[in-house]
Amino acid sequence: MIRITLPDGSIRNYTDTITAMDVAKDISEGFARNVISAKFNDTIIEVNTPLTSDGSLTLYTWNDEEGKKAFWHSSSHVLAQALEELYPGVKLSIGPAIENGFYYDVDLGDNSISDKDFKTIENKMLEIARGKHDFKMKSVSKTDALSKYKSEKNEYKVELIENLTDGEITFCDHSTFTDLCRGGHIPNTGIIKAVKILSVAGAYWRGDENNKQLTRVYGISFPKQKELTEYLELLEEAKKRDHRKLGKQLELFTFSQKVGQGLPLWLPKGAALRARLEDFLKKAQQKAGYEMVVTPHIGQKELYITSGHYAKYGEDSFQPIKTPKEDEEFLLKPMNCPHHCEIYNNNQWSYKDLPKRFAEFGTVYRYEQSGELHGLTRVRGFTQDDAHLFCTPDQLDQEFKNVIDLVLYVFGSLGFENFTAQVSLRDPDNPDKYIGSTENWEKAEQAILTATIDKGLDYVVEYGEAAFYGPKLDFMVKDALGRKWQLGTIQVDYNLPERFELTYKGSDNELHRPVMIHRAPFGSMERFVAILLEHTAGNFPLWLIPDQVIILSISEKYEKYAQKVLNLLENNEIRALVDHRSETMGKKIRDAEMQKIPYMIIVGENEENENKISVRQHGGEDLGMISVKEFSNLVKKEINKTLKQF
RNA sequence: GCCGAUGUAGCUCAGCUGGCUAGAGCAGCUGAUUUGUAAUCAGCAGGUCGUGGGUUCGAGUCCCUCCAUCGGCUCCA
Repeated sequence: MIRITLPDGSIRNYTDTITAMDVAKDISEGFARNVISAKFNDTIIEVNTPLTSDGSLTLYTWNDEEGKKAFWHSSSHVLAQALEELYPGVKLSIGPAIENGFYYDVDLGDNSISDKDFKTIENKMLEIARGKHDFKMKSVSKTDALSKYKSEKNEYKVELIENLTDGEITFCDHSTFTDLCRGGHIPNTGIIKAVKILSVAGAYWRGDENNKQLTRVYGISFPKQKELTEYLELLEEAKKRDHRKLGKQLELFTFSQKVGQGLPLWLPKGAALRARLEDFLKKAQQKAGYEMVVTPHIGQKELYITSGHYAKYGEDSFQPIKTPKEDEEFLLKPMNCPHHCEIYNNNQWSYKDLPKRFAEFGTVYRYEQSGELHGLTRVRGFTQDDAHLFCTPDQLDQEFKNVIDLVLYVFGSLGFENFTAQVSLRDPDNPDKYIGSTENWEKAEQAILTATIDKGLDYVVEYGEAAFYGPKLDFMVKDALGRKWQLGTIQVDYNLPERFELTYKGSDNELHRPVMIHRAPFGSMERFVAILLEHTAGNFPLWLIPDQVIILSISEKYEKYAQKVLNLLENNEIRALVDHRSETMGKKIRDAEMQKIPYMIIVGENEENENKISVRQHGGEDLGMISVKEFSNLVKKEINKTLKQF
């Protein structure tokens, strides 16, 4: 007899050999029709796999994460079969499910795939799907598996199999297709009703750029055509929020081939917005005990040799600037820390003086690989909202927590709720990548984890994501198309204080090393504005948006009154402008809507007579006729809702 | 940097297999209109078709170089 425990704790007993599907049918026929995958004792299995022992069983449908995974993983097998049929001789490597869909990395030899071929691949996949072929797992000996792929000259599968243990190797078959596979499939290909190939891209075998570059085919599939249509609409919608598009539309920033790639040019509206962000942070920082400093855009090469950055990044950076004087070399500053260390070194400090907190909106230059540049999120010249905190080891914990508070305040004031905290630690397999003593690393990592946990942040730990000089806590946000970006960062550093020989006099009258915290709540002004654009779709918080109000006069006759209203608003520190054009009201409203201006004020005969204004909100809501005074109060109230004191 | 794709007016795009002075909408300018909650009408102007080379009687269209952009990979102090 077999005892199957279900997630709700109920237990079912079976005497015959059964499968997950049998259990599903036992629960309900209707439910069973939707079950596509299952987990038995922590292993993902196929629903037709016989259950031979007691255990706990979870059944998955398309609506479960695991169900989608099985669906997409199975779809990647179908993709592989389609590619084998369309491109004879293609060598398969790996084909996993991803967050949205799946991909398969293949070696096409001399062939290549372009988006013109997508339709053909999709059709071939659908043709295979319609065959309703069952996915069947089978066990294969290591020798047989190796000889199969060796005869096909598929070095990728051979490499994969060589790292597997004999006896644990399985293949999955469907139709005429077979593939090395750990398992986790839907019952048959027929469930796949809609398929879309999304893109092709190069991807290095095993993610190593020294290896051969394979072709990665991305796709997504659904059990219903309607769901595919909806997904594609979602992608379209996301594209509309793309910060590159909105930045152009709203005249915030631009790029110029002549100036150079990855070097953003901030237009007047963007620059003003950025200045408001800076002022906002400066105010909060002042309350938190920071002091502003200013440092130059270049520094002697020696400075970065001391900091260790030259050895690490020198080759891949903007190359040194020469001067008429021989042997004199400067580097564009790639970070502000060394300069701030030298500011620290300007004084001798007592433990009573610490922590010292030096802040600067410091513009830095990094030679990012050309293929990596992306709008404002990845650029070659950008401004960090940087600060370095120098404290005693005892103060580290509290300082770190204070910084977290500041970051959370910044996010709160800008309406960011969807971020994740990422604790980035050393890669335990690669200790050589990092500098500094193991003891200090352990202390720093512990300090970050404690602070993160104490602050109750939702966090993930990522090994191998630390900076080379210390662990960090990053705040991660997704862009409109689901790509992840790092916003704020807080990093602990025991290394630079050592290299720059930073000291303070302790209560014991001995010299000690301070600990350093690097932090940037925005990350960079560029990236922050980009993410904020996508997050808000250009509808920035009222306190931040370039133009808060536009005054639309019904005709030229009310120009004067419009001007008077403008002056009144300006006296109330409201950013407004007048649409003077000889256009219809409909046109003026449409244009203001497109510019995403939060409030439209309409002035005509009625308003002038009553000395009032008619207010329309972005989106269409009519707030009726009110006085300028009432309106200013309304604006102030709205601003105070999001913009709180630190 | 690597793989693949793209580059036509300020913006969004059309221009089929190479063949008259390269088109449209929006924006701009001029004029008419003086307007009440998402596009008033008419006219005008605007492009060395990303760059440099090549093939051809003839290139926006085909080939090569470079540059930039886009989707990924690698990278991200």
